[in-house]
Amino acid sequence: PRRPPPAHAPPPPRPPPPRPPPPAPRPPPPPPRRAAAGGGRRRGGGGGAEPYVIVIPPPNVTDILHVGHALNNVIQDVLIRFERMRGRAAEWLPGTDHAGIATQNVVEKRLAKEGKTRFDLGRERFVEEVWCFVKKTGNTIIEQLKVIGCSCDWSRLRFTLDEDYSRAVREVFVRLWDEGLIYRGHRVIHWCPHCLTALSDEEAEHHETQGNLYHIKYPLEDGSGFVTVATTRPETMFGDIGLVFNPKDGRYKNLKGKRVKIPLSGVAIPIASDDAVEQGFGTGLLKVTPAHDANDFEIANRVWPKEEKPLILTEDGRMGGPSAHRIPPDLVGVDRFEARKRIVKQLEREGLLVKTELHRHSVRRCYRCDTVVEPRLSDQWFVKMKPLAETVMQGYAKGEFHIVPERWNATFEHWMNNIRDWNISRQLWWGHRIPVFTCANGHQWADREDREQCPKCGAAVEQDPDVLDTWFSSWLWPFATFGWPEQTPDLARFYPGHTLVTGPDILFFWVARMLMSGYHFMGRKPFTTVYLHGIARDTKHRKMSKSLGNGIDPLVVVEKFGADALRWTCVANTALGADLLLDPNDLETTFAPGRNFANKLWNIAQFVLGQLPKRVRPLETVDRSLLTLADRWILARANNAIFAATGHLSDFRLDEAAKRCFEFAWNELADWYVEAVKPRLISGDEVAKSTVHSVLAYCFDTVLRLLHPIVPFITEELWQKLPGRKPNELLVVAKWPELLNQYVDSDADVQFERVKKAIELIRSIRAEYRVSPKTKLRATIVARGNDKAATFDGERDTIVRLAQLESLATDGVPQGVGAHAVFGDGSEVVVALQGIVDVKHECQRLSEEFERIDKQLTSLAARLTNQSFVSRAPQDVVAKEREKEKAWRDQRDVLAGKLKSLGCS
RNA sequence: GGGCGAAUAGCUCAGCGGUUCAGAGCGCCUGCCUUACACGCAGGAUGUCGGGGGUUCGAAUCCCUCUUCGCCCACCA
Repeated sequence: PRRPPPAHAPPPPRPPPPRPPPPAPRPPPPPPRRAAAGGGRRRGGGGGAEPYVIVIPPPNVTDILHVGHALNNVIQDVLIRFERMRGRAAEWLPGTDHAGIATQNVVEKRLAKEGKTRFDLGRERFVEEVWCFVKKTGNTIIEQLKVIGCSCDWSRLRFTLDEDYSRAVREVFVRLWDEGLIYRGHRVIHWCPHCLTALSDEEAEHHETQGNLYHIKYPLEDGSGFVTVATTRPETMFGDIGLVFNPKDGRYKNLKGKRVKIPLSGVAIPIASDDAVEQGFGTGLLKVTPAHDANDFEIANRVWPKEEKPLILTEDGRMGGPSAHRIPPDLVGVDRFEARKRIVKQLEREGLLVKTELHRHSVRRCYRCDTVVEPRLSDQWFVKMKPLAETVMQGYAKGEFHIVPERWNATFEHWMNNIRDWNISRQLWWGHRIPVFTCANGHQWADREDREQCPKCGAAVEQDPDVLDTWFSSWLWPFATFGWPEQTPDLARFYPGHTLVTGPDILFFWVARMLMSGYHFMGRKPFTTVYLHGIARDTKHRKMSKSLGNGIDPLVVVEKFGADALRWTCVANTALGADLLLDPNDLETTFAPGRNFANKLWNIAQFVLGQLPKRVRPLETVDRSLLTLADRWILARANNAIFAATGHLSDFRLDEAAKRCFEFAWNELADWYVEAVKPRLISGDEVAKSTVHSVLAYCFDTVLRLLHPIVPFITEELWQKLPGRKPNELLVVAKWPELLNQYVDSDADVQFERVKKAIELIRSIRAEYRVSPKTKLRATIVARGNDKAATFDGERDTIVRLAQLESLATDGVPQGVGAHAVFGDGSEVVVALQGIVDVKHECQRLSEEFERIDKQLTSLAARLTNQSFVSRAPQDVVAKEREKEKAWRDQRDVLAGKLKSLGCS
């Protein structure tokens, strides 16, 4: 009958499943405060461990956890836990970003539900409202990070609008101002008509769009005909100040100096030439709208530098604005896209529309609200980026920091080497107010303090109404969080940091800029390694997002599968820098592997804990002569796992580390060692038992340590139950396993593999002949070479048990009819199957096997007789192939002998 | 227009010069409630490693090219 589930199982639904491991929605393993602070409070010198610092990419305060966060933070947590266990003072600094536009939008949306706008409240009350909102909900994501086990240093939680952080932001602004790196620019910037603010180049994302290219007739003023202009944006024509063609374009030479009338409005504008015009595009004639196109702005400055640049769109994207008088009255106030339709219709009616071509081009959209961005002439504050970027690139050239995976280098370099000035002013209310003051007499300066009077003339003062780009505060994250500009002990100890873990989507927004601010203000790099992981996508490779509705809620996953399962999938399913593809419609397939693995660990623990006495003799005190082959084998595998996991984690190959540990725990420890050792455990041999206890305890302890960074909940819980734990002893701060060379044992590896092979061959035969598992069989192993016989001899009990045998002979000649299988080394297993085995069938089986090996042997032999292989391939490869050939030959010969003795044709 | 990445078992993906390297998980087929585990155990099946050329003693792995997807950058009006 089915065994009852362990005592603390939840009431089992039908059909009764085994008890799953605790999904661990409990508080995370204790914070590493002691580890971090142990050294953190002391300054430099001999005291304290060497720090290992990661600063979190601060999520937006309004964010709720999604898979992208989970992926990002799990990776950081794995690294921080690994280094903490290795003895470093691991400092993982958490925090949140005030996220100017995003947060303001959220609060405005809430206001909108009450039918209010921020203007109804006024600036002060609106900002209060946002603070109120942030204080109420701002820690949601932080609490969620705890649920998935993030072991941040919560005592140092920061927010980009904290008072001292704000001081740092202001200090940076003033310094840049004083250095002449901040200036007021009058130019065409990206304007979001929905968010009502300017955006940086990075915030206006390109989107390939199917649009139209409208060919429009502009009548010549002298009545002598028309010229045709192609445009994608007819609604901007009222802002045109002229037409230009390429000076090399013969078609339009005679137009120079003539004037045309803008259709529908009749405003007359000149025609001129400029090199920027591409002859092959459209009609070769370009309408110049300097206030609503960055390119046109440049052209206008060259061709008609004194001409006014009319704005004909309002801030919220309707026809109008300061030069509304140039627009036909019936269009004023109409939304820009609606206006486009009406204008086209009108042109058509008047016979001024020559044709409409389909045209693919890219349109920029606001990265926060997806609204099509409007190029708009305005005055904004800019940072001169070139000097900052150059310093970074000098450090980069010297290898002071690097990016993994390397393939991002090119992207990074290209951006840095073609850096453009950064528009940092935002027409928002939520954020760091720009500390620029202007007095009635026109004095203007940046100030660390708020002023009401001009220090020069005493006149009344006004502060710039705008706020700073949110990234203008987050680019200071690696040092402002540690107290800069004060020279705090924290800053001395934790700057520069080590690993920066983030997605490539904010390489420019954040990573590159942190490098710039780090080099500029701290005089050195902010971190050594930039680890760019992939992006969470669905199975159609679409980025997971709320709007697409293809997201996965990590908390649902935690609820259903456990936090460890979520973490497992994030780690084990992502090769270095590869995207994480998840199927939102099939959580079971996506997350079950992690849950199953956790469950396996749980069950291994049930067995191990059930066996171990209260006191287990430490492995290092066990006389090595007591170790059996199986013991030596599993100890070798354990140390191989230590070696591999350590190496892979150091190389950021978290997936490889996870896989090796999985293999060790499941395929080696559970499938083979635990099974192999059961006979000894139920025997009365106390010495044998105690030896097994020591080995088991060591191996299980080791695998829990190795897996702890990845699956901290289950490992912590199980580890604390192991015998010999002191009260309050925690795995989270336990030591990372050390490689023990005395247990590295390749001979044990080879020999135990042979034992495994014997068992597998017998099991195969059993399945092949459909012998019930309950039927005990008799088998004989005919070993080639005495030492090999000894191998099988020594593990007789293991083989008998695992192959369900009645008896195993390791010498002599098998009697009677049997089924045969041959080892790679030419040894042979014979399973007595009197009355069951069918000679014909056996012949077929063996000859198939013979064919297979013979084929391989032929190709191997061909290679070995190939002179150029033997002479050009490395000697060790050749030697290995020779050895292999010999073994296969033996195997083939034995098979041939078998076939003959059975009388097969 | 420039750059990058991906294409391997039905699905999601590892492997990225040495041939028991054709793998894992899930799925599938056959047996099993074997005294830790049916979220399990044992035994299986499955792939001209996107197409075509080349380099090499040897290529899923390097080079070229084509096709299909995806991403990033760009002043295509």
